[in-house]
Amino acid sequence: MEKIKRKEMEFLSRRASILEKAEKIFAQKGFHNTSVAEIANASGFAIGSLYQFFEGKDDLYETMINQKLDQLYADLKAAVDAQGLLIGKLEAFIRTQFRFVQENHDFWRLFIRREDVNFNKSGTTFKERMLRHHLSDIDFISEVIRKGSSRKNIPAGAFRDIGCALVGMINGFKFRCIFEPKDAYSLDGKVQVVLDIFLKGVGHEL
Amino acid sequence: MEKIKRKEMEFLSRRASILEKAEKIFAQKGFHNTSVAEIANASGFAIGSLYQFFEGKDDLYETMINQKLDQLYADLKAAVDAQGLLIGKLEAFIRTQFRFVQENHDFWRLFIRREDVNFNKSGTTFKERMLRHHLSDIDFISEVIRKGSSRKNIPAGAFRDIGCALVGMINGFKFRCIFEPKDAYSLDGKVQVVLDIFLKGVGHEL
Amino acid sequence: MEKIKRKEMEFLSRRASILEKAEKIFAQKGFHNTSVAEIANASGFAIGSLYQFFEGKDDLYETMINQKLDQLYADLKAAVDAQGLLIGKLEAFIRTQFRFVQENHDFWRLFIRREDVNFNKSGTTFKERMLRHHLSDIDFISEVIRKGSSRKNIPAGAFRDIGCALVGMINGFKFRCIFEPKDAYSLDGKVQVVLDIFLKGVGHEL
Amino acid sequence: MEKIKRKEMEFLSRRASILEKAEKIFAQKGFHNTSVAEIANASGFAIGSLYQFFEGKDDLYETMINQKLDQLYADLKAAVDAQGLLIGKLEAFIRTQFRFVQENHDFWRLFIRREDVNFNKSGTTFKERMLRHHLSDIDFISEVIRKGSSRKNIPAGAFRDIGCALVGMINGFKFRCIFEPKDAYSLDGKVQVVLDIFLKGVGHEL
DNA sequence: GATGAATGAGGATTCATTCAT
DNA sequence: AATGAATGAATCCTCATTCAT
Repeated sequence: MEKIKRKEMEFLSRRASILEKAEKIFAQKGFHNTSVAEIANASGFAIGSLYQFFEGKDDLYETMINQKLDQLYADLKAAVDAQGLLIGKLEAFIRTQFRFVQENHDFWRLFIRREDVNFNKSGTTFKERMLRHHLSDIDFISEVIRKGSSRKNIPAGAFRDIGCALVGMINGFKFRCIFEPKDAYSLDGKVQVVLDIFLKGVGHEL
Repeated sequence: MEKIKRKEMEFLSRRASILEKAEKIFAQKGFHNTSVAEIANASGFAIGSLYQFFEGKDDLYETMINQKLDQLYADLKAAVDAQGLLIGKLEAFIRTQFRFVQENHDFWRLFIRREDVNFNKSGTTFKERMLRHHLSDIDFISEVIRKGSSRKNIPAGAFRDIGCALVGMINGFKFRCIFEPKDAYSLDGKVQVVLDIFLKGVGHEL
Repeated sequence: MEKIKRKEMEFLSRRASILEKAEKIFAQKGFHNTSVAEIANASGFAIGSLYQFFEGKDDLYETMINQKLDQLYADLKAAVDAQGLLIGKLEAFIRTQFRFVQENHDFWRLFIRREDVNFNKSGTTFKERMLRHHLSDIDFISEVIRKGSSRKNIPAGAFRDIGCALVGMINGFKFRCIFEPKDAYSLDGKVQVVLDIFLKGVGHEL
Repeated sequence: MEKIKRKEMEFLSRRASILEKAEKIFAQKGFHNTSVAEIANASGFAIGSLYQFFEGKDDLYETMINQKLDQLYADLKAAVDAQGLLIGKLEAFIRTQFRFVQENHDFWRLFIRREDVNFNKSGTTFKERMLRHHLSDIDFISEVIRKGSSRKNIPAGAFRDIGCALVGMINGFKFRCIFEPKDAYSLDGKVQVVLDIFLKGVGHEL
């Protein structure tokens, strides 16, 4: 049983190492311009060996994307839950998003590319998955705001608009970041900027 | 000479009709998943005929993207210039962006996909072109705000952050729009929402 | 009737002009690397117009080759017939071949390329036509030599070998000529060289 | 290590077998009229498999031509060097050329076709390579004759003419051979014929 | 008669996936 | 388990020929 576990550990470790290499290459060249041979070569495995870890190119791609997104969602939820006040939750939401992009520069560049791959397992397209991700973001933060808000007479749609605006602003800065070389554009100082504009607007400054 | 003009008119009309069809198909399936044969078929031409209008698949793609972007830029500039006050300019900027996305639903879906295609003519990649587009947006509106602002002691970087936030928010709503079926999600009423949040923030509502 | 003749004259003149241009382009780029559009363009006609003069690309090619070869055969026969003595006939044969190559540098370069084109009319391949040409040369001069020879006890096969050797030698110098730029390598002085070697050999010089 | 060698042996064997089939088909139909699919089919491989042995159609063609020519050059040099006297060298030169053509009937038919293919590696065209081959032949035998000649007052150009005549004569018989079906026309008996004419001429027989 | 836009069969090449070793 | 050679469907592009104007 020890052996089995070691085998399994090794398997997962190799799998993770392939995903890591694949992320880099996909990020640089896009899904369609990347060949399986290239990933195999970069990760030190034979072409055929990749097919023991993944069902195919699509699966490899999907797995990597999902893994990363799940990590992001978990991080977001944990960071927001750790804060008691709404203002703290908002700040944590923004900061976590920014930190993730900076720490996963290549991945994020790839992710927003949204190349169409049909996911066999789920039967849904990548596009739908993307939508779900985006709406999840908005839904999540909208709900956080709604719960934290003291004013209860605001219509539900307004909260969604507010969430949409916040997520949009955050993505604006994330987008700017990924088009610069890694580490060339820091988002650390932008957390407060976003929060200020979001809460107080810029009207008083103009 | 009359005849030449008619020929030319017809040529351009056919070219435009191909671009229109291509836009739809590219938008639905992405650049790489779309075959030249498919576009030819959809536009009612033979495969070889496309090559009289465009140098190849890349050229067809590039031409369509550039044409649309040029139109957007021209629209934006005209709409903003037509307004005298800063508040009017901001409103025009937002409204024009929203209207463009709604009128070019398929295209915008395609555009944000940013598939890597090397642009032969300019020698730049699509990625670079995208970056330029995005920064153009931010630069443009940042400058509009700076010029229209009565307070001159604000540092230049702050205006860029403000522009980035506004463009981000706008894109947030645009993004939400393109993931819905065409005409299912109207942005008309969101112009004022964005403007309000941008100017006054949401703090007072929470 | 005058008019009809003028029409016909004009037709033949245009046809000849196309053949002339085609010869140059074919010679430079080969049959397969030359497009019909290119020939049309170079000869100042529309693509479709070529098809009033020739049945197609193959026919154009075949016609040009045959025309030239017929001219060469006629020249050869006339020059040889004009001489009374065998030695004069041989000298005329060599000189005419050399002169033809020098005056039809491009054509000869093309001819020896012998690209395979199926001739519709005759149903034979170009290869067979080439062979016939080559053997014609050999047959022709072999017969000339046989008739002019004073020794009648030589077997027929020997005359063919002698003809083959002579034509080979001639082609050796022609070949050398066409690989040089036009007019860079003169064959005028080589007539006597070939004749000398053919008649007396080089043994006494070594 | 044993295994690696066996793999390599097998690879080279398959490569050679493809070259062999390609030689035949190219010889029958020419470069342009031969499709890669045809070669793949004839050699029992899938289309894509050919691309593991050769970079493409051009490379396949170039490789085959160069391999054969290198073999011919090596054979010629070895055969000539093995003889001490000039007369022996000449006879060896002629005999080796004739034997090569007879043993490589298809190839030679193809070679003299000289279809224009750009050689990627060397950057030169096939035409230039052909020229070099032809001149190599002439240069080689000219030099052999010059060195073996007892008369030193003959100008250098004369030796080139002599070489040109000899190579031409040889090619005359080679040419005649390749237009006949394989083995239908033997060159074995022609070695002495060529040598006799070359050394003593035919004047005394006429 | 002259035109040249339209056609579409045909060809070279790529690459995800399989499977014999 | 690991390998990587073999596969062949799929794709972009060319160009000789036709035919409506």
